[in-house]
Amino acid sequence: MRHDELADVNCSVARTWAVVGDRWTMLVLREVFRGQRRFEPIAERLGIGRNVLAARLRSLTDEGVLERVAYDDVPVRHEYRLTPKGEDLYPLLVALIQWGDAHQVDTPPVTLAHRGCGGTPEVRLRCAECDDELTRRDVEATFASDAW
Amino acid sequence: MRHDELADVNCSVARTWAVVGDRWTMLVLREVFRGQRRFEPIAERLGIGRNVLAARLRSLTDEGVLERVAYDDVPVRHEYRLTPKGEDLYPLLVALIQWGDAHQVDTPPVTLAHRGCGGTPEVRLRCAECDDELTRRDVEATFASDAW
DNA sequence: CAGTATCCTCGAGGATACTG
DNA sequence: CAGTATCCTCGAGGATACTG
Repeated sequence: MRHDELADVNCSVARTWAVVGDRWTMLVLREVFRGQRRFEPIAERLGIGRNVLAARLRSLTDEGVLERVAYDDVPVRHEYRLTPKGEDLYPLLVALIQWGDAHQVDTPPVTLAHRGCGGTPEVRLRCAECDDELTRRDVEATFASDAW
Repeated sequence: MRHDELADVNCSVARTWAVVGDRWTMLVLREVFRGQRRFEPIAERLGIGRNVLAARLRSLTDEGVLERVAYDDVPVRHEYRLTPKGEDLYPLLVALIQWGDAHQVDTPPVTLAHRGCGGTPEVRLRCAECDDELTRRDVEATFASDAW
């Protein structure tokens, strides 16, 4: 299966992976969430090829994750902003940070804090009904007949 | 930057990505979380090359995400089980499902339910201190001086 | 500054045959 | 059944020069 065929499969993991599951996309998004919205600073910070970055920004824009907005007139320049669909990827990004903090680094390179209260933002799996915190053993999965 | 160089960078996102950020790893883990622990059924369901699957299982085992356990004697056979470090990836997997459900599919191919209560498991970003639900605008990030 | 256009490399992944 | 061994392809990504 080629990478782009993931988008055709009836699985939400695969379909999401078709959008973010390559070497650079999540790191580009990390920069955007961090407040970098422009081509040059992102390219420089990541050390990514310019053609590759251009391709990623285009595909994220096509997918509706980013929005390309003009910020200057002469010459016309654009910056990239998260759409609501893009903002919805924030828990995913924090989940990546959280797992890395717990298992892949000694001391966390980034510290997150809830503005005001100062507490630590955490991604947790909870039941929308009873609000219990859940592990995978508390969860039962039912697959649709046409699920991949 | 080659894929494996992600592991050397001082960023929890990149370090996590070094483990799960390729075409197949999260889909292999999806199968394991689903209860498939053996080579043959995973290979068949995913349609992944046997050499590729073997390589992924080995790297996940090396990283301590999976554990290779003998389940038969003659001939000796092994199955792959999630370690606690691997179980910690469950919120990440659910985050992928959740985003895909919301934005990439019409009807969710998999339905999750909290055993007993029947409610929907959800990944949410909350403050560990005050328990408020947070968006990225509520979060302030502070970078260590040596952060990538 | 924000890309596009080219060219190139290399390694991830596919396919298949084989083995204990 | 659970891999290993080989060979091969192709496309993602790197590098660099160029442009409005």
